[in-house]
Formats: sequence, C-alpha cells, structure tokens
Amino acid sequence: MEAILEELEQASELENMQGISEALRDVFKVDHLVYHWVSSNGEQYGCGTYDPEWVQHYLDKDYLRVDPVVVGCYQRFHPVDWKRLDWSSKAARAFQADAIANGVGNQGYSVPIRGPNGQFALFTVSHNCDDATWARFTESNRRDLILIAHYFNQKALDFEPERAPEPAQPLSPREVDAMTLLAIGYSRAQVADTLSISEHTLRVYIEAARFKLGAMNTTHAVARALSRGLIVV
Amino acid sequence: MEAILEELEQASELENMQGISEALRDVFKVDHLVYHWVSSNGEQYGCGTYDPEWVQHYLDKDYLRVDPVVVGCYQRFHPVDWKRLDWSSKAARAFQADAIANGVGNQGYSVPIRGPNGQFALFTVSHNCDDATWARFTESNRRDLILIAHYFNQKALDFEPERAPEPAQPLSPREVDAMTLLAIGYSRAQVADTLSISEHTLRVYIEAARFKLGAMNTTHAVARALSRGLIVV
DNA sequence: TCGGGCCTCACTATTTTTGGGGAGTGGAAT
DNA sequence: ATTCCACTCCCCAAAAATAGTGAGGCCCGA
Repeated sequence: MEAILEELEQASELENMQGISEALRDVFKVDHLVYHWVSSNGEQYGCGTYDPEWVQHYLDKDYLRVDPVVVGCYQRFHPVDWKRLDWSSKAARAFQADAIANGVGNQGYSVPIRGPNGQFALFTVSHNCDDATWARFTESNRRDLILIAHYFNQKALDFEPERAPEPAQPLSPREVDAMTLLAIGYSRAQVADTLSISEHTLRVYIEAARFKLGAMNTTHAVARALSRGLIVV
Repeated sequence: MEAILEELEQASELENMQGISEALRDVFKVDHLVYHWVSSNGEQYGCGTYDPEWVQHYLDKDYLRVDPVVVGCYQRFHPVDWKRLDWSSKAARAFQADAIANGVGNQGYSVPIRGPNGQFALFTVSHNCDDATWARFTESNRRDLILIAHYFNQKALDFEPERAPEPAQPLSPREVDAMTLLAIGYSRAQVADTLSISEHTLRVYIEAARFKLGAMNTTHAVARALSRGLIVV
C-alpha cells in the first residue's frame, strides 16, 4: 500500500496512471477502480479498470446526466456509498441495470473531489459482494481512498493544466458583485441601484466579466462564474 | 495520531473542533494549526490556535483579499509551502510583517479544500523554525495533513445547516434541456433550434422552470438550477 | 376515466438587455 | 514616470426576453 501511494505521488507521466489504477485494484482486491474527471465544459477524462466498451457506452448514452453517482456526489463533500444514493428514478434504475450488465459491481464507494475553477472529479471503487463485506471494506479503507482520490486528481491537474478551460482570469471585486447580484435574480436596474452606480457603469462590468469568462451572454457568464466557484449564491 | 484522527472523524459538535485543533497542534509539535472557511460571499469561520486578537485584526483589515496564502491557494489544488507563494507585492509584504509580529510562524504549509457550491477552505500549520526543519516536517506529515484538512472540512459542512433550504422541485426533461443549453451560453433562438422546437414552446419551458425554481428571471433560474445541481454544465 | 403533468404551438405588446462607440479619474506596478 | 488596470459615466439602435392569454394531444397514475 505504502509503495503504491509513493508511486502514485511520484508518477510523472499520464500513461502510468492506468497501470497504477490496475495495481491499486489488485491491492484492494476489488473489481474496479476508476478516476473520472467531469470538467465543467463537458469534456470528460477517466482512467481506471472499467471495460472500455462500457466507458464508450456511458459516453454515448450521455449517462453523465443520469448516473446517480455523479448527480449525487455533485452536491456532496463526503465520500459516499452507492447504496446511500437515490436510485429511485426510472432513468436511474435503467442505468443501474445497464451498468451491472456491463461488469460494474453491485457495490460502490465514490469520493468527490474538487479543484480550482469548479473542476470536479470522482474517484470510485466498485465490487461485487454482499453488503456486510462491502461495509467492512469501506470502513477499513476510507482514509486511503481519500488520499488516493486526492493524488489522482493532483496528477490529473498536473498533466492536463490546459484542460482547465481558460486559465480563470480573476474577476475584479466589482465584477464579482455584479455577477453575484445577477445570480440571485436582480435585474440590471436593481443591481446598479444596489451597487450605487449607474446602469451604464454596471454594463461595463458585466461586459468585462463576460469577456474574462469567455461567455457569450450574461446568463452564460453567471453560469460560468458559478461553476468555476468565482461567486457563491 | 490515530486516536486524534478517530476523534476528529467522530466529532459531533462544533465546540470540540477547537479542542481538537489544540490537541493536533501538540501532536505535531507546531506553533499553530488552523482551519479557515472562506466562503467567497464574505462569510468566514475558523477554528484553530491563532491568537484571537490576530484573527480579529485579520478580519478588520480585510486581509482575506491580500493574504498570499488565500489568494495563492485559491487557484491551486496542491497543498503548498508558504515559501512557494508570491510575497512580492507591497500589500503582501506588509501583511507578512504584521502576521509575524502577531505570532504567526515564519514557516507555513496550507492545504486548500473545496466543497460543493464553490465552498472554499484552508487548513494550515505554521511554525517558527529554519527551512530544513520545516521541509522535513512537511515531507513526513503531508498525508496526515491532507486527511485532517479533509475531516475538518467535513465537519464544517456537517455543522453548516443552511444548505438547500428549498426542496428542489424536479425539472422536467425538457426543462433540464432548456436550462442546460442556456447555461452553456445559447440564446433562446439557438436553444429552440437545438431542441427542434419553436421558440414559443421553449418559452413555456423556461417559464415553468423559472416558476419551479422560484426565480425572477432566466439568469436567476439557471443560477439556481446550477447551484442545486439540477443541471451539470 | 379523469385530472394532471408534460409537450407542442400561436399572438401581441412592452420592457430589458445587448453591442458598438468614447472619455476621464485614481492607484499600483515596472 | 509611464503604463496598465479598475472604476466611473454617457449615447443610440437593434436584439432578446418577458407578460398575458390561449389551445390541442399524450401518457400516467389515482
């Protein structure tokens, strides 16, 4: 375990990650171990031990928007056992059946991870076993899993710095104010009034923010500011 | 160490955190150990071993926007040694002098942590010693520090009850489509075109979504859908 | 079977937002 | 000391979004 952690910390090439995933899977004696980057611009990257066919199928079906693991972890900080997620919707059940049919285990444990600019990723281990066995496994390995998740994400960020969409030009304080107030529903007039500036001036901020965020309109700018964590509502 | 980690994981009251900070400080034999929540809407919460006067001074001076540790970690995922940050600006140097005068060590190591909805926090250890000693310390404790940072943030989020006040009314598939496309910058015309429906129909979806989300305009609706995790961009 | 949510389309009129200019201050960094 | 950036203000015309009301078909669960 120690050795693998060390290797993971020191990994200096992306290609190693796949191998490390497999090594870790064997160390933990689980069926699958996956790191999955869910970048805010829709791009995805992953490495792990899932069947490539399943991965492609996942992408084709746009399961990202259905997968209860993703939607559930998106609002969560704690690592979570799949059993505690909401599988009640019809789409979720269909997804679950499809996943199990494709070799994904009936048990799973996922660690959400977040980086700068709203980057979001998941680290998951999955296995086929009964609840008690799985509970023992997660109980005794949760700390290592958190650390591994951390290191995987660290590597992903190291190797793909350009993957972070435009390198997040920081918004000026006024621009942050403007975006924040727009995000809580104020109209331009209200925002200008709240900030005690003319609506014309406000417009300059909104345009500047739009430009910095590479957004095509105000709504887009607010959405980006939000998903990059530049503003909080 | 193990025992403290256990206690940290199990802590069920906010008051314990202060005590755990002090215990951890003694375990690590460092001058200070601080967890600092910096939700970017200005709210702050912290617990740790800094002199309360310094904390108050920090807040009064609005050092949050100056502190190189905060601004430096904000765009970073890796834990970082303070020496590697940018202390060159005039404001940063003034801050540094002020900090050291107030008992903050000349060495420091900070772990950035992020939660859902752009939540951001820092976990920091600080000490007074020479570079070599500090390098040895950080080298041998970095994993524990990451874990502790994680658990501190976990507790901070647990104790923060004001999350998702409104029960998220589910959006219909079409409404999700509309919100998603709007969030990635499409205009109404483009969205309607993409979904192959008339713009009139689209409007009905947007209004329905606005209503369900209790939003006052489209931008607001998209912002809410995003921060409630109803859509992923 | 019946109500209810969902999907689809239409009209008119009004209000808001946007895109393109230009211009002056002050502070901070090189 | 000059340059860069943040902040503030202004005009105008075109494009987009909003408010109100309306209607028909579909599928699901009570």
